[in-house]
Amino acid sequence: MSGGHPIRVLNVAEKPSVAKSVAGILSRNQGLIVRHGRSRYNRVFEFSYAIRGQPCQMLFTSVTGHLMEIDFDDRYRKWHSCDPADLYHAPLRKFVPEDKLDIKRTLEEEASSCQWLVLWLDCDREGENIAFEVVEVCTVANHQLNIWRARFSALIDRDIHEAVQNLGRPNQLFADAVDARQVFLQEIDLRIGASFTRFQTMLLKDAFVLDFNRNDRNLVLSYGPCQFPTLGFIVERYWEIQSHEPEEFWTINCSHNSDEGTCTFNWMRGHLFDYTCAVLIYEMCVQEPTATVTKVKQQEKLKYPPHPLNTIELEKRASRYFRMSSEHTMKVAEDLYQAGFISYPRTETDSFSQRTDLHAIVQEQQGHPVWGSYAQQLLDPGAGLWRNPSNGGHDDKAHPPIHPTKFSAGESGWSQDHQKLYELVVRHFLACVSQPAVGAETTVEIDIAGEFFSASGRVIIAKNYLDVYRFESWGGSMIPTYVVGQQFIPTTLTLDSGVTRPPPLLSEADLLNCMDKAGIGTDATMHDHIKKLLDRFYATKDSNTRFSPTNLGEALVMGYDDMGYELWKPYLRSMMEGDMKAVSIGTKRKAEVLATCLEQMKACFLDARLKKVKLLEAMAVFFERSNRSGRDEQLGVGGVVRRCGLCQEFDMVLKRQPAGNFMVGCLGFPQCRNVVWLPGSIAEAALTTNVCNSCTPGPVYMVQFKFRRLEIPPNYNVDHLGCIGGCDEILRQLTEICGTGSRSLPAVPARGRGPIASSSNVERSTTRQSACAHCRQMGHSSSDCPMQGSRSRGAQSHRMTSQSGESSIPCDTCGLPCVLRTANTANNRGRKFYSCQSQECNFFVWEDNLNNITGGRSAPRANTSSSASNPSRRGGRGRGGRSGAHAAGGTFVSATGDPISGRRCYVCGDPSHFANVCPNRGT
DNA sequence: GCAAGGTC
Repeated sequence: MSGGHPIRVLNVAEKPSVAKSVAGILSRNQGLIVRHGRSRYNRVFEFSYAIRGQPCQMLFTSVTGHLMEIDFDDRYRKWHSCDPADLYHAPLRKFVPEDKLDIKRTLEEEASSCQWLVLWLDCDREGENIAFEVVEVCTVANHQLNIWRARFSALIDRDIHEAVQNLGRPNQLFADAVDARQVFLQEIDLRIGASFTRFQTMLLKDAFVLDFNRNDRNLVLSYGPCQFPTLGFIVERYWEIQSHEPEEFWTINCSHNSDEGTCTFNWMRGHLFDYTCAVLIYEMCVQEPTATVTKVKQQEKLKYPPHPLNTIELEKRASRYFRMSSEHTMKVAEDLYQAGFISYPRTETDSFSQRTDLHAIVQEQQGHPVWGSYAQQLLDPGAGLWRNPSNGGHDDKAHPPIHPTKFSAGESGWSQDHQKLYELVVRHFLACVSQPAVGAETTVEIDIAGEFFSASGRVIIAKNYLDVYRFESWGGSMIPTYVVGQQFIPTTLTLDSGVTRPPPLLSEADLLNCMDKAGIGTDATMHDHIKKLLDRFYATKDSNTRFSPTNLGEALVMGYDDMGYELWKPYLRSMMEGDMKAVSIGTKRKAEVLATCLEQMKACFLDARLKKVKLLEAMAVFFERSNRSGRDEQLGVGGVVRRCGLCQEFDMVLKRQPAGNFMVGCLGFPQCRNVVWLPGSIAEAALTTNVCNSCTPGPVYMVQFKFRRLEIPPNYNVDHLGCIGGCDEILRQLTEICGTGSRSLPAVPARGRGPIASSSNVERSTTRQSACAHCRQMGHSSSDCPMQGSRSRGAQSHRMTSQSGESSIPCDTCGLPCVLRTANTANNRGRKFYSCQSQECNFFVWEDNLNNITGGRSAPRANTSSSASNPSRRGGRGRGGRSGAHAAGGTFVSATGDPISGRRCYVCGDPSHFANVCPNRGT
């Protein structure tokens, strides 16, 4: 203490705007002197202030986020300076970057003339970490500094004055743990990110034609522990959609018109996938259609307001309600925060502390022209609208949930988005302290021939929070009155069909959810990772804020997935975070954990690099090889196999492509494109002097193959002396089973990529102009060859996708895709069949027979539909054959009392069909 | 030219 002299206090905030705001609040803008420091952005504010009665000369300046960075030593900085694998042990340095040196100097100079240092850094993990950096710089300049921490969460008078009058000490333990964690993650992120980014960029960028409409000298195929798992979520959902096979289901619907209106009853079984079963039940109902009311239940239902608002919820809701991107939302929220209208927008917390004066926040909103009256009601104890907010279960112990901190009925400088976001924050807050909406629900159950149906209606009794939270709604629909025991004849009773649908693409809100659950990124950075995927051409966002991977994004994830690594999954980072926790609570030593982790990561990197073929193969599915590394890189492995039978001019030679797969190609390429693709499972292939004695014209030299054990079925030998001339059954089978490396996908659909995915992938491939190894025709690979049986790949490969996107099959005789038609004959009306487009072929097959043969999804029906007398066939049922079912839009004709045979149509008595598809119904 | 984390 220096007698009567004021204490000189150096105050440091995380950013200039906070320094300005806090200085303004503390000085009440009286006697505030502003001067420039060495940094042009970070000014120094000076004013007098009394802390607990102690006169102080306050100096208030700021940093701009982190003062320090880490990077590799200079000699490792250039991309070609070292093997990327060296980056796992290359020395790092922590330093103040060039553009922050002037801030550092300001801090040093001011610190040397002060007695106190007050840290006004944000109260979060990174804030503590930055505080550490500030302390480090300042104490070097002045060892005597008395160091304090100010804790605040909103830039409003109340918070700030409270903070400065209740200064604490920086929590050394917490700061250490935070520091250890941050340094650890920083280091891991840098080493992994840089090594993989350099590796995959240098491997792929020039090897393929990546036409993204930009100068690809700057193209970087980055890899990062946050961006890749985020991409993984998008790709996974995309694959899920692609592999979805629509499945037809059946349901019985019932409605009843009465004086009070129409009531729709839903079948309590939901829906059935078995048509026969559904029809039997339907017929039962139709025979005894009288409905008896078995249950009438009336119940009060509550719909609760949301939890208090945190960052992720803010981003999700802004995306959902206003279609604002998360990145833009955070920018707008930051503006509102800096202007003092809302509290700190980067918070995990979704519950208010006991000390928060919630009423005061509501009071401020009373004057608003739109929601002011709602705020008044909330404060009126007689209205009974108030309810203490729920606890969402998250607390970052640094900031309260996002809430309004200053009243505004709109500012002149605000954009529409500022307006919307402020409104969302206010309405959300008001909703949080409101009673739930109350509804009265009525459920009625009826019994028709032993089958149960139910209908429900809801009447909203009190909207409560829904009055102010206009973004949410709660549908209400009235239903007529029924009493137990009441009987009636349904107005309609129909058997309807539907198909299962794939899930939708991920929306921005879904994506944030996935990231949140997996712990990817922080509140402040999640939107950055999403944007990075767009910037790197890994994903696109449609107008509906839904994300799809680009070919590039899908190829990269596919490549790593094929390696067997889950580098694109979030586990890696979660594991590291877990280890860090162990460090922070002292059960593991930091250096140990770091060393182990680095070893593991390096091993993973080296192994991934060994399997780089997988990346190249995946890329080749989507992109053309570039000239820059085309033929030159094809590694000749030796010798002439035979004379080319196509051009009859050049020799066919055994080659190994850069991607690792083998082929026998004509030296006349590109004029002659004759090629024999070989199985992707070949590890080695060497030409021998043995000549095949069955293939002509000879000589055709035989090749000694060595297959990779794990990639071929167990009943095949690893070593095989084979012939590429067409006589070799084993080679043909293995080509079919394993595919041919880069050109086709594995025969067995991996992960979520089902048959639909593979067909569309193959169509996108630009390297398909080679001939089929089986029939020598162009335009397909041997595994899709129409001249082959549908043996190993089953029903899926038997189908093609025609240009119009319709499912098709190849003609048995000529191989052309068949046309799917619908029969219109008396016996088979509505039944689908395939026939050849060519007049010469008489190829014809019933679609439902095809399913039986190939064992498609309609298997349960296969047993029953083989007999022509079975009526279930007549409904025109089958994949794509739903026309008969859709005719079920007509109404149920009420019972006449006539006896009905179980095997006849109830409407017209015809035994060839059931009532739901009867041509006479409804007329 | 690389990560993720702050922020301008």
